[in-house]
Amino acid sequence: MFAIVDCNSFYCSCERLFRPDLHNKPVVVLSNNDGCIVSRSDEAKRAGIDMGAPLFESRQLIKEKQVAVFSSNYHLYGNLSMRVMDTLRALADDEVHRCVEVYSVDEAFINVDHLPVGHLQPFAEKLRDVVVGWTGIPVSVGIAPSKVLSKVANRIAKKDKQKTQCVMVLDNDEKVQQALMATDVADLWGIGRRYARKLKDLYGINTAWQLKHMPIEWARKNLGGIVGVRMIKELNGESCILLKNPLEKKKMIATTRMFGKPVFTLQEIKEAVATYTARAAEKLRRQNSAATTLDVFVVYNGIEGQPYTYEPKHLYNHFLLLKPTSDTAQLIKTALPLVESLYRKGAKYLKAGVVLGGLVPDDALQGNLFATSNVHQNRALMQALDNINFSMRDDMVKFAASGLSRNWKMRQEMRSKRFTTRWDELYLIKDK
DNA sequence: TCTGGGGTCCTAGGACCC
DNA sequence: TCTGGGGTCCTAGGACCC
Repeated sequence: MFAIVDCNSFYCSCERLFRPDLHNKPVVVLSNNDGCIVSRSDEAKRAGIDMGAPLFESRQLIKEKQVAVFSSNYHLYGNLSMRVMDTLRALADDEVHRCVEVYSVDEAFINVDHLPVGHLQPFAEKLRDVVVGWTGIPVSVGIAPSKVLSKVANRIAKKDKQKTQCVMVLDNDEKVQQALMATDVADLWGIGRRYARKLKDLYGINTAWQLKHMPIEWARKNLGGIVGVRMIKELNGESCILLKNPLEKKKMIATTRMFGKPVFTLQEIKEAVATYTARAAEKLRRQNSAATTLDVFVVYNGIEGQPYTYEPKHLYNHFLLLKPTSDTAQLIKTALPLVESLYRKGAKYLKAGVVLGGLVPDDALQGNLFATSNVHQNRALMQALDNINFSMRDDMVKFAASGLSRNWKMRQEMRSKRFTTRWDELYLIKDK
């Protein structure tokens, strides 16, 4: 059996933690650059605000319903997420079993095979109560025989909080049937917009219950091969998507951003790409990896002076490194010429990004006969750099290629304070 | 005027090997 | 002039996730 613990409206809950006046009020949190709405409190959902809607389209509604709006504050969410996950590990892990898989910033799967069926409901309730007690973040818990079914359970727990008290355990066939009959295929974990359309329009399959009864071979042919096969099995209570090892490293690392406002000059794009490269290299070193490929891309939309349509175009450049590296200087030196060859004068640039791939452990770096090496020297330098930036503040020390003016920096006009990670932004209860 | 960021997995097809 | 069979590895692209 699997449990999934999912924080309720996670980003909004984080903001409310330091703004008790906003309890029971509509709250939304925006994506980077204050572009879209990515988290909504229940009150905001009821007010009719859509997930993923661009801010400018919702302005009217936000004003009418007096919705509190926040820019995203990843320092805060990251730190609170860590507290939630630590709490779950304290409750679920023991010396022998590592049962918790952190699935995303606000979700974790827990393997509960060792619990007798009768203990599942009380265990779920305990998770719910202790997490909110220790961290202030409310969560919903779903438990079922497979990951897909546990997500179904969780969704129901969340949707009808009154009735479920945020806990739903599917521990017999009857409960599973009820849950699946009440679930639209489009709401299944693993069925996205494309497959949902296909299932409904082409095959007349509308509920999870209908999908569960489709033959395996049909799913192999029509639902993404092995992916579809697993979906059917999981719906039938046969677990195929196992708990992941928490020590696994990432296979690619990307840093990409929209610019705060459109950018036209090569110089500015190069500064942005140098900055993103430095950030990506930092993430790379944090997991002790080195990269063998580096991709740079830019997105532009139209030419200056021409009529506006939103048809962004992507340009990519790929580079195979002679020797895997995690050295910021070397990665920037590689990235900048790639930017130059992508640049078209007069185009209006919206976004750029850097993707590091072919990641290998950096303690087992393969030597290259033709590349000269001063790896040790650079590694010490990078470590010093990371230490300074970690203990002081981000970007305390940076590469000159990253620029100083930073016209392209993203907008975050409504960000709350980083209450839990910065001394100078601590929550103030009383002045003097 | 304004539309996020960072990942994963799978498959098909080409290059290359003996 | 004739030119196989069975593999592996890599990449691009598609689909999905939060």
